[in-house]
Amino acid sequence: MKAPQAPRGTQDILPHEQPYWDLVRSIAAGVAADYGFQRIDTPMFEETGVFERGVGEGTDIVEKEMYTFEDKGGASITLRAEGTAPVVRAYLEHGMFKLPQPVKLYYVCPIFRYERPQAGRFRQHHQFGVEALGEIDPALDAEVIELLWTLYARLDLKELSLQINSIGDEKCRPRYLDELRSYYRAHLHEVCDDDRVRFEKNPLRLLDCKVPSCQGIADRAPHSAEFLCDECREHFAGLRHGLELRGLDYHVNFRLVRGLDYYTKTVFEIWPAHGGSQSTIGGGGRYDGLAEQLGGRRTPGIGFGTGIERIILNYKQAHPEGLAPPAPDVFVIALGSAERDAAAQIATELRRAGVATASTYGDRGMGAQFKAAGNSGARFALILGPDELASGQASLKDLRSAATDGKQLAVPLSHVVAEVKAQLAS
RNA sequence: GUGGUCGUAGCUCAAUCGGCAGAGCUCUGGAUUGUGGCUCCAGCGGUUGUGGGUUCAAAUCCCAUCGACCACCCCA
Repeated sequence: MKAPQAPRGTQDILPHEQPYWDLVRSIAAGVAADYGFQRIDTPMFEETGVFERGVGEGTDIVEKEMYTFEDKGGASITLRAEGTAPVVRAYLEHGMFKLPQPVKLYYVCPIFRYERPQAGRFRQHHQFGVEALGEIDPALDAEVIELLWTLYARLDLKELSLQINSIGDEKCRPRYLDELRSYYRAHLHEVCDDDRVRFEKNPLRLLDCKVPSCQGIADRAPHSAEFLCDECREHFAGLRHGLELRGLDYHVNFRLVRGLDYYTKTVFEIWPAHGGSQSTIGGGGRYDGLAEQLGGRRTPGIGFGTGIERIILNYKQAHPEGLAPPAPDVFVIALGSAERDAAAQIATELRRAGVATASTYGDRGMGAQFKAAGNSGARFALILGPDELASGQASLKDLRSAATDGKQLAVPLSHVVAEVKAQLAS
């Protein structure tokens, strides 16, 4: 029988990788708390309509990337394909519009999309995201972007750039799309085949075509920011003012559009300087029409999602020295059967006192036990042999440096826990 | 979903024209029946991703399939 493999595009997060995950999750939770965001967990799956209506029927996510199945009751279920729509669904379902606004929520969760995997792109990946609902002030947009930037800064990620744009709203975007279409209509004979499809289906996407021969045409296309209505223009100015107030450098990128239908006004992405074609590390925007799309009352919102796998990728590039896995405080070494029994009792006492304690198992030689102690990364070895037991003592040895090599402290068995705690604190 | 590159031990990689599947690291034991890191010795570890085909003979050539990676599509 063939041994099974993890399904395509999924991966096991092994113990040596966990320190990176712990670090990112704890810093993310800390930043969220500093900005007044509270955690929410939504189900791993939703009624399919949450994504169809929320994200948009014409988007790639809905059209070809959802893990959708029928459950035994006949309901159409979809694995969480995106973070924002479920949070907005929960906001409406639980009447959070009755709470003081804005409601500021964050999540850390897996996302599932049926895509062709590459480095930094998976069928199951994880996102940290925030959503601030019920407020239209562009200062909130700036604060959300600042939050994301702060997360990366606390992780000391290098060479990131903030790209922003405004794609207008229901009132002014149609006018811009007409303008964009008429511009492209004159160039249809010289653009790529994909662009001709985009022209019909989703003209905004014309702007981020990567075919070299289409670049010049996209560069000279009309800018959405020049066709904004008064409200959107003021909002965009407010956003830029807010970013400047906060000392955040940004590039207005008029070719920045995003693949989800619900965005209005503000859109933004954060890019690493280097990286492949799917290197965007985080992105988001404003979605003032989403709640209504989902059948609720009109509620403005702004948020982002950032990929934890991609953050870790960038973190490792910025910190080549890596993160050490957690190590025990004390490694207990015992020689002889009675000594192993005594060592087991001491280990129990140490652990009760909150001291991380490890040992080998079975009847292993002193050399092997010291080798295991060294490999474990333990700070101290606590040695319990016939000599020690006979005198009611244990030997405590600092394993970290050669400087203390050879020196061992004799500690009465009754004082081992107190002495170890004192040594660890020093 | 499209096009391409690549799969040999847990990891990094060798293997000449198609001719006995190897090394380093890791791990285990020993040198040292009470002291880790350094050194030396030995051992464990393989259906060469999987399945088929060609051949006296396949890691090597052919087909399929699974997976990783790269460029698209698109995203985090």
